[in-house]
Amino acid sequence: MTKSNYHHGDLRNSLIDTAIQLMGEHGVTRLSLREVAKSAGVSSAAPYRHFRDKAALLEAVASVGFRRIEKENSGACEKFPDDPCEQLRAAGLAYLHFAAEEPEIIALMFGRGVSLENCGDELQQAAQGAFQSLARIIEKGQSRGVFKRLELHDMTLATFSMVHGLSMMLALGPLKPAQSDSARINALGNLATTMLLEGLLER
Amino acid sequence: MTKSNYHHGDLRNSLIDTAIQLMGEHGVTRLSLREVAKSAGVSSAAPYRHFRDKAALLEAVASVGFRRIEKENSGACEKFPDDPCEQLRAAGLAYLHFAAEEPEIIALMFGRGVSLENCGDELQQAAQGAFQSLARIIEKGQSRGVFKRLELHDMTLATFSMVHGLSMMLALGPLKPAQSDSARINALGNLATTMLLEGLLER
DNA sequence: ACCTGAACACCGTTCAAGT
DNA sequence: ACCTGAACACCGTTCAAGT
Repeated sequence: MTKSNYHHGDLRNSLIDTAIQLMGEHGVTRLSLREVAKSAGVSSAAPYRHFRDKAALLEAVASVGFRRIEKENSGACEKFPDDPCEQLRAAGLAYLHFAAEEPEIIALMFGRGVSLENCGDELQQAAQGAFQSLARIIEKGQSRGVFKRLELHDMTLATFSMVHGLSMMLALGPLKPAQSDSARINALGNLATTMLLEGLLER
Repeated sequence: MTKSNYHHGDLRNSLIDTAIQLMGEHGVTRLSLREVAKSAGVSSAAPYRHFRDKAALLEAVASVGFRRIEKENSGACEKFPDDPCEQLRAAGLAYLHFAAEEPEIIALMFGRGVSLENCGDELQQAAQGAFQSLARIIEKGQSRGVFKRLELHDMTLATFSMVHGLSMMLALGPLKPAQSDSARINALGNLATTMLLEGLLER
């Protein structure tokens, strides 16, 4: 059933899934297109019917990651409909847990292997969607008078940078936690959120 | 002179320099060890006398990057010996300019291609040195009573994350500026520093 | 001690040919 | 329309052999 699907129209998605799984096993760096093809039960040339490039397949995987982040951000909004601070905290924590869960996808999304500027529409839109879902949280905070009214785009950028930078460290940095140590991740996320909200300065 | 050096003891450094230059031309992703060797005027097997691996060469390049950051941080300290806020701002700006100048080295240092946990001593020490030079700034801010007294390591981490996340965006993100647009970089760095110091919250 | 040349297994990509 | 098999140029790495 699953297998036969591969050969009547779903090869594209099957290749994406296989790539994600293999990346989880031995990293983006060591991922070869031939391996993905073989593992999906298809010849080395078959992927080229669905992706222009190896890069195009990687872009598709990165898009999955960005859509996931957008979904988490939206979820955080709905969970705390009236509290932008808690929305931010929830969104940040979700991002961090995602990074701990799927470090290789995060590495792919930003690290390299995908360019984010000379890329296809799918990835472009997925990335912008994720960014805008965060901007919406900040904007709401501004309109409620709890956040500063600096330039929205730049504030979003700085916020994203903080959480993303932390997730990079978690995903592949010096402080990769002992296999998804949930408590440690929460502690870090909460600290980062507090610092983001209140700043370094003593009041 | 330079060329003859390559063949009496300096091949190691020559390979590092060549790799950095080639990365600048066409990115880490497309960098091959054979190409580095050829470009340094040496056979494909020669690098293996000086580096265990292709990965080991990349680690050496990443180390160069971390040492550069440490130096910038120290410089920022000396420039404003009595003002931790300005130290932080100067360090952040230097990091951002470095990222704009050598995006591929930044991509290598964090993006992937170097693991930072299963790595050689040289890289380990270089990375820790960079981290600690930042921690020193924060610590001084705490002891002068201008920064909050949260856990030093975590505060350093969050600070580093903010600046690093921003530099990632600059280096290879959606907002790569028009070839080292210095004014834009400064504006971003200043905004990030302000947000870092004062937080998102309206006072 | 340091480097070369040839070799091995693998890779991305293309293309004629099959169904 | 979608896939295969064989081919091309390239890659990382090893190793005997050269100086």
